[in-house]
Amino acid sequence: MSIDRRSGCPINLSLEVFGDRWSLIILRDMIFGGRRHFRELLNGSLEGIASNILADRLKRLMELGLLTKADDPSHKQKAIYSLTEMAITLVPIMAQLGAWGRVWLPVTEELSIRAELLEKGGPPLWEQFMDELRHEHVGAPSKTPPGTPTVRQQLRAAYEEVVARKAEAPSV
Amino acid sequence: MSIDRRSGCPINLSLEVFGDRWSLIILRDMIFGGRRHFRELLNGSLEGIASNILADRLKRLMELGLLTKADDPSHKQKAIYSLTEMAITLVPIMAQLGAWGRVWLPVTEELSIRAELLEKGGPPLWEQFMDELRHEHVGAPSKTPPGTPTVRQQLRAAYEEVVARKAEAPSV
DNA sequence: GCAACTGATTGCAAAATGCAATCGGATTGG
DNA sequence: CCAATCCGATTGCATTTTGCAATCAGTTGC
Repeated sequence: MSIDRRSGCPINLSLEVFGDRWSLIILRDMIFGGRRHFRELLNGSLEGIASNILADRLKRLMELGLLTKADDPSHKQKAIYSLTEMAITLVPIMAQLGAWGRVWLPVTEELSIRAELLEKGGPPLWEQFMDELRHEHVGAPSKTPPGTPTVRQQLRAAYEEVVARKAEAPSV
Repeated sequence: MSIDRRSGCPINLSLEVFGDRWSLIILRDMIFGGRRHFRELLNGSLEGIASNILADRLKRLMELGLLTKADDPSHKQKAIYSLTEMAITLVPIMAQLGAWGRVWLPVTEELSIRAELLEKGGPPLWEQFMDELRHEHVGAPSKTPPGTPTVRQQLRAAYEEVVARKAEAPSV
């Protein structure tokens, strides 16, 4: 279940962590979609992960140190998953991955608007986003000045705007 | 063999391209190791890819537009694989992946020195490297001033330096 | 009480992977 | 000229991983 360690190359070791079809998808939904519960991840993702795979990956990501699990006080059965610093620092990789995919792959507009915003914002926006995630997941005090719109709000607004524009002027 | 298209999300589509254990390893060896032939990729990589998997992935990467294949004029049997622009623009992703792995995973010093150099050099160095790759693989004219040491030379020198230092002061 | 929901687990078929052996053609050394 | 070697794969087969549906036992809301 843990790591193979085929070689000590950083790229190889990174691939052994999330060189599969689901681990990064789960982290994407937690980072950008704000999902924290098993069912949210199960039903919320567009790609339709199976529950056994999800359970397996969550376990694996915890073992690798990317996630932690805690009891949700509001519900004795609910578990709440949190991103660790190790996972939060994946934001730049996610941003680059999104930027590359947007250029070379048949992405849909609604789904790529977030990647575009993240690309345009560059490293400063990534830092602000990572700061927010640390606040939400690790409980760290936020360094962004109060009143600043959160990155998640910006991402959401950009998405809504595209959806609204498409609804009023359907192209297909 | 081609793409699943589970969703139009850029991160998902990117994962469908190289969300497996070997595709990025092959591209890494071509980009950073300068390997162009089947046997070089087969025997040269530390991770020990099987020949059938290598053949499968080379075919797949060609179908996806990341590689092209041409006859080697010097040897009627040899094929030479080239990176396309699509593959060359993976350099920033590779750099970020290496940087992340260097922080969070048990990398070895010899193998992570290249990631370190690439991280320190930042986007300008990435651009220079991509320019070199375009020159080597696509035949584009190089924009870097003559006399400048190539990134590949710098990467090689940094690696040699670590190996030499380790040889004269063995820690284990 | 009971239906709906919680985070999972089980069983099973299908696909991917890892590994070793092998292929036919091309080249090289003597 | 001929054997050995090298070339990019291909084949067969056992093991592992994946995808999918059904199911589980405990919790909650009504």
